[in-house]
Amino acid sequence: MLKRNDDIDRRSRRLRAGKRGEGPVVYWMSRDLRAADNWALLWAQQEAMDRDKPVQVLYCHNPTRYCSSARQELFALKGLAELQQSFAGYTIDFVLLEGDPVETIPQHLASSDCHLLATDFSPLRTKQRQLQYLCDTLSVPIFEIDSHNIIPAWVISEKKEYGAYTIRPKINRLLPEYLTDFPEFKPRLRPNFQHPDPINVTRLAGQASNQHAAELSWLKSGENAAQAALQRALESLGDYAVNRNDPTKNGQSNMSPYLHFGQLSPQRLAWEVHQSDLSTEVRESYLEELIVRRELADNFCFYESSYDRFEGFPDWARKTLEEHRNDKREYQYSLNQFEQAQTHESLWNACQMDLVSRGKLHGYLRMYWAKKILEWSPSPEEALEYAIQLNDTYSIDGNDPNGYNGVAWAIGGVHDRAWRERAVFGKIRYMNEAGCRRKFDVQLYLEKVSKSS
DNA sequence: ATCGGCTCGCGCAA
DNA sequence: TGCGCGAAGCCGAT
Repeated sequence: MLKRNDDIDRRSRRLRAGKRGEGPVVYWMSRDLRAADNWALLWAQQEAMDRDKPVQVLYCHNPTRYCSSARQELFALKGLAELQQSFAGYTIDFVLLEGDPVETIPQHLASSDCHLLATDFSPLRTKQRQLQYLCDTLSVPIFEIDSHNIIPAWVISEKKEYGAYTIRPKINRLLPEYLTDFPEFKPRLRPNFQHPDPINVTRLAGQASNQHAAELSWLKSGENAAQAALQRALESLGDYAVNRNDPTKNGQSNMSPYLHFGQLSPQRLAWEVHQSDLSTEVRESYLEELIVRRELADNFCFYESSYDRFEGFPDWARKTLEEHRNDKREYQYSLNQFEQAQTHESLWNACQMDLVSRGKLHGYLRMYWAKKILEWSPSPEEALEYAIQLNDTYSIDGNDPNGYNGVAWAIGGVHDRAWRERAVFGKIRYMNEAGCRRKFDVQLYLEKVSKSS
């Protein structure tokens, strides 16, 4: 028998009070069904332990709700299929209703003995609306568990933070308490578990192969692949510090798709890096990116409901963009022209082709790419819309808080400061191809992209 | 190659 | 009330 673990409790919060019954059934709605790495599952275990009865976990997840392309769906479903196969060895008493819309949950509740509902945290609109709907509709207690962050978003800060420098001290103060290994996971075994509706990966892949850019050659889906990628990242992180700012080198850790689709817990990744024998400098710079910047993005989306709109920009940025709204745009393109990589600047076109063919774009180039969309669009609103749509569709980790935050940073000055005023941008930080040339070998990048496209 | 100016506002020290 | 400084820069002067 495990002892009750406070570490689990402090990562959850009650959203709705209500009467708990005898049958401890947890309806767990999550993007992140990550067995031993998931605080939500550990939370469910704790609930079961308290009542000494099995917990039924109803997994309501429709990947298409969070995907904007065939290859994103395929990635999500492949991971889910792998998970289904491993349930037998893990689970308490699982029921998966993959694909069920949230509106059907009250019906499931009515026809079962479910007495509380737990859900994984996401700061995005879709999830927050679902939760509001459930809080309004249900009478059972509802809990939210943040296994999406190392420190729960509502614990770090109760307001929208202004910048990395305001959230960093808050994170650092709490980090020793929260950056821990995971407690023991001892599921009750349910030996002959058969999933009622297993995902057929072969059929899926067949369907998807007809669609545009269905699968990425450099990226395998699933928790096993995520673990392998984690090990590779740990081995190559030493070079990461040197190479990560050069798009012509393969210096990034490529973990974000696994984090985005819940195939790897960010806390697992952070803990492994923290415990590794990498140099202090490398560990700190990586954890700065993984924790401070990632949780700042969640903070922005959680506390700013207009995280994907002009209204979500800071006052100074809205004002300056407003003042330059009618500036002449030297070049102006439609969403379709951007999408087809048909601008006058070959570096921008290469970025777009790179994004489409590989499903990702190097961090530095993502900034340049989004800034140019602002420069060449009819208005800041349209620029934001184009950049978000292109990123959501073509980036394998589209529809992620990091993506919305990154675009808002580039186009709307979110978490940034004012800079020298100029046409169209106003005081929004400007970037151009000359800056890229100072940073890396642009010609080599162009050649690499044209070879692989 | 390197440096300073550009520029806003938060949070803390006083 | 004043001051330091920030998620990734640009540009012109030296």
